[in-house]
Amino acid sequence: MQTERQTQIVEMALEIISEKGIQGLTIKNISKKIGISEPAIYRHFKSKTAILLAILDTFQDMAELLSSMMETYKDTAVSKINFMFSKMLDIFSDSPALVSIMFSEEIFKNEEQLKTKTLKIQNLHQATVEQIIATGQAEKNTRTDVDKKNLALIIMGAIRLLVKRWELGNYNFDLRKEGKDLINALKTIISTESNT
Amino acid sequence: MQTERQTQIVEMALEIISEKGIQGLTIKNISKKIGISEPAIYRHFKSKTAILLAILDTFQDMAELLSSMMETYKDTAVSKINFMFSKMLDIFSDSPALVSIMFSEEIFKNEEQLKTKTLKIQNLHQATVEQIIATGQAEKNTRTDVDKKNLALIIMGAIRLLVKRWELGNYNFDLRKEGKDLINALKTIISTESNT
DNA sequence: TGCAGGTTAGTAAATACTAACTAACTTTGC
DNA sequence: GCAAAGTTAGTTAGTATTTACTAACCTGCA
Repeated sequence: MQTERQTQIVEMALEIISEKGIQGLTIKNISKKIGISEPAIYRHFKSKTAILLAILDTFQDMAELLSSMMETYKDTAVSKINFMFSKMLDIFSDSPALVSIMFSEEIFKNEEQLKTKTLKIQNLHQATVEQIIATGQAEKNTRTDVDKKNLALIIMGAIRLLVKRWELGNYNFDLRKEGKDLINALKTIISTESNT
Repeated sequence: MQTERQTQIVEMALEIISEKGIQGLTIKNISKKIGISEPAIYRHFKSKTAILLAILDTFQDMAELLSSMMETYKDTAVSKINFMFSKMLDIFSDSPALVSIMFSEEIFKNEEQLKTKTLKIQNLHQATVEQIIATGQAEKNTRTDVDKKNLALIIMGAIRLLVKRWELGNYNFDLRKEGKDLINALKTIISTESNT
């Protein structure tokens, strides 16, 4: 479990990365933001890498929660996808800091430990979406002429790109609105009764 | 125009970024790789930012070339998309270094100049794909129940995600093969005669 | 009284960049 | 034709700043 201060450090680190990118994340910046000295940070984390690992742990927890939610949630694939990604866009809208990390692999490129963890989280997401689609295909409400792997890739890729653009453009459009639009497009595409 | 040495510096910088991420890109690393001293780099570029700008210039040229190629190329939207992205995957397969930069916004986050340029290149790509789709929709061989903006987003997002995964997984699968598979899926999705 | 969680002062290494100099060329003026 | 002058592209040595992290000390409180 994390202490209050550890949680605070992780939150500040997230904010810094979202504002200035990974190159802006320094122990000094974190400590300044909290209002304590640099060495005080080391009372709570043994290294900078440990802080980054803690960040990834948070994401892993989120991914696992989401995955188990999707297992219990009973509905068509289309409305599960709708639910899942609307939720994600809400989370991002409320804390844009998350975007920078969640969708940024190269941030963790230089540390094998971090890279592996990032990959694991992504695989979990992919598996969750594939599972939803597989169920939908079995229940005949999702198209079967494209396999689940590619459908999942297409859905996740589209959402990611939208969110990335939102971030790159300094959050200058309404992510929830554009997201709803995109999710509708995806629904049209993946459901069985497509071309009208 | 670039001198030979400038081209070499840009190429080495690309390699370094692809190997160690943006954090590994230092003047020292570039000079070491070429086999000259650090200050010698400054005979060819006035700053590190100037090197990064030169890299982006290369991409801009590529994007513009691609865009004009797509304008003259006469065929259905589906086969244009096929052509364009197959070409892209070929390029990436041959020089994986390009991926890290082409699809990495956060790399340039701290310098407004770099960020703006990245955004511009992306917009050009988006416009190119949207144009292809618009033509396809007019010619009735591309679905019209999803607007061109979202279709373009979906196509580009999917390709990007595939390429990113390839990169993150240390290029441990055949990008051309998986890419062909994905492009086929995209073709199925965007063309008018979809559900069989 | 012990210890959790702070502090100040520091270190070694890295980083972007500069100063001063040089060897090898090209250009120019007579 | 050829030497003086200038340019190009390199060198070694160094600077100021930043970085992650450490040592040693302090302080309030259970």
